[in-house]
Amino acid sequence: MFLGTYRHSVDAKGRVAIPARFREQLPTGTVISKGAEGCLQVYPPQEWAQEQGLRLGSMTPAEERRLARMMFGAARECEFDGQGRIVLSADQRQYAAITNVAWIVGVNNLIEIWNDEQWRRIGEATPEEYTRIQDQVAERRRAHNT
Amino acid sequence: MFLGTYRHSVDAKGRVAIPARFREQLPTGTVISKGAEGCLQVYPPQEWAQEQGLRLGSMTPAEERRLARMMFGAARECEFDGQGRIVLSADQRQYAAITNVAWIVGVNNLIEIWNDEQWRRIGEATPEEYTRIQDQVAERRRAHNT
DNA sequence: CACAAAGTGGGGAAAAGTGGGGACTATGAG
DNA sequence: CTCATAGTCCCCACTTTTCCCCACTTTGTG
Repeated sequence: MFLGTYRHSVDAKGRVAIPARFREQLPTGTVISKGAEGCLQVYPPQEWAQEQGLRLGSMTPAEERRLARMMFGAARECEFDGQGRIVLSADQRQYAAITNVAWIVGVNNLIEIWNDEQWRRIGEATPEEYTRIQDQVAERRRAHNT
Repeated sequence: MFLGTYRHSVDAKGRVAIPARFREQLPTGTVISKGAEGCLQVYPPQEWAQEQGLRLGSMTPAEERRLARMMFGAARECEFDGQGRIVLSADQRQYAAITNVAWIVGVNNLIEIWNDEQWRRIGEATPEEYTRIQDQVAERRRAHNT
């Protein structure tokens, strides 16, 4: 389980430290790829395995072909240096518009990496916003169950 | 079961003592996150387990992605020091507008943490208000069941 | 009143994060 | 083939944060 938000700096070489709390839950075979809303997503092995339902074949619809290409094409295995950092490739930094600072967010089963501005828009919420969205999702689920 | 209201101080390092009565009911795996109306909520493990239905994947709708990011991003596992205190992160203190004082309230299955002013507004009620709200809830339930 | 339990505050060691130097490799040009 | 350039990776040193421990104060209880 990944919890919490951390603000880390990205140096000139594209390196970011992954918070120690997260790192100790990430065995080899961990993968980083593109995610929705312009973030990067880090998948522990068992989560990545679930995404592999997405396959190319003669039966695959066009949209899934497109998703599969983007998702797997952008993916890389995470390699940590002695200080617990990974290197974000130039592509990945461009996709997520990350320059000097990255927000690293634990979202239950995945880890997401955001740039400064986007995270402020998506992740930070006033109490009013938070309450509204919580009620919205609850309402939606209630409607769905009945 | 968590009952009662306690006023504790928050020191410069963001530490708050959790009342001993509560602490002895909180095993490891307890989580603290944002709650509605600008409070923080402490979830014992079995309560938190219910929130984990919310996961990220290529099938997750946009609203749930947003909620998951805010909720898990703001969450931390509770770690008690030798004195029975937990550390509220800077984010959490900002969200709940907590500075030097926190109100810690047992609300049946969860514990809530409020700032001074908000708790006065939410928690203290005149007999008239209390009566009115009780009637409102009763009415809503009656309408919902029929 | 005395003792025990709970809460408060601060100092210091250990861990985590940050930045840069330098060696090795690969690639491409002269 | 040789050299220059860029990119990667490993290592070391510094800074910042976290958390563990100790001591004091307050509260509650017999």
